[in-house]
Amino acid sequence: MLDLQFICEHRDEVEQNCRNRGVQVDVAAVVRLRDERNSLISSGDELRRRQKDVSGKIPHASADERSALVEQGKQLRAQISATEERQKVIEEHLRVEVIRIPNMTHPDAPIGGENDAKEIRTWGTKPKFDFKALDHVDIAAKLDLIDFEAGARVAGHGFYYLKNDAVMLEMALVQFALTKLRSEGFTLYTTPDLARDSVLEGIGFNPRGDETQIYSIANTDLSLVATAEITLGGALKDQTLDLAGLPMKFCGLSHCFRTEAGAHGRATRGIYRVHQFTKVEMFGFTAGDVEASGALHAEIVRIEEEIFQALGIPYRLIDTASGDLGGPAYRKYDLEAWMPGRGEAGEYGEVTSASNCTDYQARRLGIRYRSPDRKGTQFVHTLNGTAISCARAIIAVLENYQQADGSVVVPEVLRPWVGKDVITA
RNA sequence: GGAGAGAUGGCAGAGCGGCCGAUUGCACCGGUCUUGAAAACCGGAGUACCCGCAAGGGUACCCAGGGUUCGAAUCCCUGUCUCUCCGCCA
Repeated sequence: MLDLQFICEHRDEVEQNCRNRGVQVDVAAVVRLRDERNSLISSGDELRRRQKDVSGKIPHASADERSALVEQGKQLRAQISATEERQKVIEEHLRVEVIRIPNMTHPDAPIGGENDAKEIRTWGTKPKFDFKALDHVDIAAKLDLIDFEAGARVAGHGFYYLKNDAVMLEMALVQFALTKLRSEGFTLYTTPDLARDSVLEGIGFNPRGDETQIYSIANTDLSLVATAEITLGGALKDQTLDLAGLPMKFCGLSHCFRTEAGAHGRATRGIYRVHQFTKVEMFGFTAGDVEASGALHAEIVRIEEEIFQALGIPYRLIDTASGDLGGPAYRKYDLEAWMPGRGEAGEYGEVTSASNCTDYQARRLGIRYRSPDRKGTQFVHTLNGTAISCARAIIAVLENYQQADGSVVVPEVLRPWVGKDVITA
């Protein structure tokens, strides 16, 4: 959520930004509603002031003044109720409009849609095979690593069982990521896999509704989380932090659940797009200036790259274009890993994403900080980034490390946890 | 799942329906005293929102949301969370 005052004072920029992001919003309505809200607050305050005055006189009033004052108080109460009711209605309209407005965009981020993303750099050498590269589904079938049929029987299409060395591979990826992040000064967490809808909304997810990506639990205000970003960011909801304690760097291991509504027919093969996966996520809270959050953003991207470099998986780094940023992100970098079995002759596939959400999430979550040189409090900036998203990382490992004989070499950094150098049938 | 107790400012801890945004202690900041410090004494300190160029003024906030009342931290209802006891359980 953007600051209301900011929206009203920077109308043109906000409107332009919405166009760049492909979002339709009625900024004029916001300005109009805010004006009405402010005048309702003013008149409500004045009415309450008068009521305090009247009720304050009653204890000292003589018997015959008393009934007139009580009568006056009654009338004021009625007026106050009416004003408050009106204010509630206006504020709800205002809220609905304001939450639709996306965050502002970093001036250097490319403008446009999916195809306008800017490639910042590539790393690694794509493996050359003297055989026809298989995709992860075929590799896994030969090595008995994934049971899709059981997944479908038990939970439906989009669910899967990892099996045999794939289980060890997933655990190894998790261990590797956690070890790395601990050494980078992140506080390690496992988090709840469920969260209140208010937390989901604060982070920027829409838990219920037609195009929701979220599974919600019937008869509760809980939903399955789509990422630990939700639980890590929500962990400090409504807290006031100390500047001296910032930045805070959290890392969370969780399951992620996504309905993938509307994604049918798009890359449905294998475990690229699934309803449940395991992920190690980074989350950061910094002081409320783009210098501080920008620095942590760069650090998060650096860590993501180092993880894939250590795994020996070629990738490219993408500066996501305005139309693809979603609501909360101010700037977003994606890592796309090379997946030799994807498409005709291999394609890049998104494996991580790192966003600076500035104060957009913090404002709705109420996460503030105090600094000694300023009166009052300010909103923190929040950032999130993927360390390892297991399903997709497994795809990248299997496809890049496949051998002519059908086996898969285990990346060196994972061997201590997988317990072997090569996965064979 | 059942029974009970509780939630007040950074912490501790008071608070008969009106004089309570809230006593007090600790911690904190400024000052006096002192060679310096401690002690003592004096003073200051919350957050959000609204009006105002500003100085300043106003309103709200005693877990949250409703209700009773001219008036609620205080009474009633609901929810959330915490603690204790019983049962069940990985």
